[in-house]
Amino acid sequence: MPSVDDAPSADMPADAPVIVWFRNDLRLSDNPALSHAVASGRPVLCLFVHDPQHAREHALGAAAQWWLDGGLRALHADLARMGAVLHVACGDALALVPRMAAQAGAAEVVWNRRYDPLGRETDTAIKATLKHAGVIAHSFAAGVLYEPWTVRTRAGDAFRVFTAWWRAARASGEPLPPLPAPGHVHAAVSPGAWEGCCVGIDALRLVPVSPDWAGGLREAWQPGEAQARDRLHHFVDGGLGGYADARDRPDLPATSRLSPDLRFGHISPRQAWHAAVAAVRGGAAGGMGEQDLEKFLSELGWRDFAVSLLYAQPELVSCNFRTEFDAMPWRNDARDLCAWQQGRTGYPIVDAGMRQLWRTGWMHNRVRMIVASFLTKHLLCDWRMGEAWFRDTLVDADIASNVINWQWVAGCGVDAAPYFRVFNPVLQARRFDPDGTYVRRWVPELAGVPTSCVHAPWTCDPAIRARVAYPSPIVDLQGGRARALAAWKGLSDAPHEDA
DNA sequence: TTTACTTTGGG
DNA sequence: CCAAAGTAA
Repeated sequence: MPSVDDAPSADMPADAPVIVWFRNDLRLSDNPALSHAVASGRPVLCLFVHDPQHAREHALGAAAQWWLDGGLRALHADLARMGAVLHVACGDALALVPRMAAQAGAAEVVWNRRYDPLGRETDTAIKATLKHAGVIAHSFAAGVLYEPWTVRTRAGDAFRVFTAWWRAARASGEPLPPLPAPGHVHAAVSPGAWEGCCVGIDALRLVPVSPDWAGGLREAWQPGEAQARDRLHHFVDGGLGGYADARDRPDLPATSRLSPDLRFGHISPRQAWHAAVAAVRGGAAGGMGEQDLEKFLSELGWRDFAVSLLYAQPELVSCNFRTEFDAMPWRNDARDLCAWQQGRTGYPIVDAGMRQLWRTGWMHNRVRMIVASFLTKHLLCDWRMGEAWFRDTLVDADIASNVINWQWVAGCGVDAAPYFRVFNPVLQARRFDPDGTYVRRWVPELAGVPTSCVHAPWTCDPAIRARVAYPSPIVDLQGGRARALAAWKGLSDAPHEDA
C-alpha cells in the first residue's frame, strides 16, 4: 500500500495523459496526486466517479450527498480557473476507471489513498487491473496525518489506546508541510470515448428535489476549498484562544467546524495542523495558546486514530470490538428511536442536538456524545441504529470516525468502560450550556422558559409548563441509567478480558 | 471527554 | 447547611 514505483511505461508517447482520480480530496492545494500529475509534464485529465450502488450501501448518506454536490461544483470551478476540466462519471469505478484509462490512452492513473474497507478493496483491484493493462497506478498519502500502518507498537501491533498511539505517532515526526496548489494545469483534450460515461454533476442527482429538505444545510454551509480555507483561518487567527475549554460549549462558536471539509478533503489535516501551529507558535502570544493548540492537534489525531483502528479491524464497521456486547439485550424500541431522531425525547439538550443535526447536517461534538449516550444507555438502543442515523444525516459522516466513536460511547469499543459514560443529559446541559442559549436556539418552544429549569422543563412552575408545548421525558433518567448498568453487568458476569 | 454517593470541614 | 474533595462503579 505505501507508495510503489511501478514499471515505467517507456513506450507511452510523451503526450499520453495522466488521469487524476479525485475521491475524498476535493481540493487543489496539498493534493499530492494532482501535484504529481502536473509535475509529470503530461496533459492532465481530472476525473470523479460517483457510484450510486456503492454510495447507497456505504456511508454516503443523504446529507453527505448534498455536500458532495456542492463540493464537486466548487472543484469544477476551481479547476476551470486552472485551465482544466473535472470529468464526472457515474457507475462502478472498478469497471469504469480502467476502461476510461484505456480509452484515454493514459500513461498513468494517480489518486490519494483512502483507508475504509470498501475503498481499499476497490482501489487494490483497480491498481491490479491497471498494472495488468500496462498503465502506471500511483497512490499518495493525503487524507491523514499518519497512515495507519506507520504507527505500530514495538511488537508491530496496532495500538488500542489513543494516548499511546498519539505518542508513537508524534514521535515519528511532524506531518509534512502542505504542497501549494499548482499554478496551472495543462489539461488534456477530452477523449471522445469519455462522452458516453461522463454525465456531469447535475445527472448525479445528489441534491434532494421533492421534497427539498436541504434549506437548512444551504443556510449553514458552503462546500468548497475556498470556504474551507476561510473556515480554517477564521478558526486559527484568534490563536485558538480558549479552545481547550470552550470546545465543549455548544452555545459558543468555539469549534473549527472543519469536519465536513476534512471528510471531503476540501482541506487536508496537514494544512489544518500547520495553520494551527503557525498561528499559535508564530503569534505574539508566545506559549500562551500551547494547551489549546495541543488540544486541537489531538482532535486531528482522534480522526487518524479512528482510521487506524478500522484499518486494523475492518469488521468494526458493524461488529462490536468487545464481543461480550454481542449478548447485549438491546431494547431497540421503535418509538424511542423515532422520538430520538425527531428531537422529541423531552430532554432539551438531546432534542436540541437532534434538531440541529436534522436542520444543518451537523451537531456539536459534546452534544453528539450526549445524544449517543442517551440512545445507547437510557433508551438501550443498539449503537448501530444511531450510527446509521448519523451516517444519513451528518454532512461530515465518515465511516471510521462514526463507527469508532459510536462504539466508544456505547461502551463496546476500544478504551471502553461503559459505566463511565452514562451521561446525565440534565447535568451535561447545565455544565456546558449554562445559560440555555443552545437549547433555546434549537428548541424554540423553550424560548420563554427561565434558565433555572430550561434543561429540565418538568421541574418548572406549573403555570410556566402549561404555556409550553414540549413533550414530557420519554424515559426516567434514574431508571434508564439503572437499566443500562444492569444490562452491562449481565454481560460482565460472562467471561471477558478486562474491566 | 462521568456520575452518584459519602465524607469532611467550615459556616 | 453547603461546598469541596474523595471514591466506587
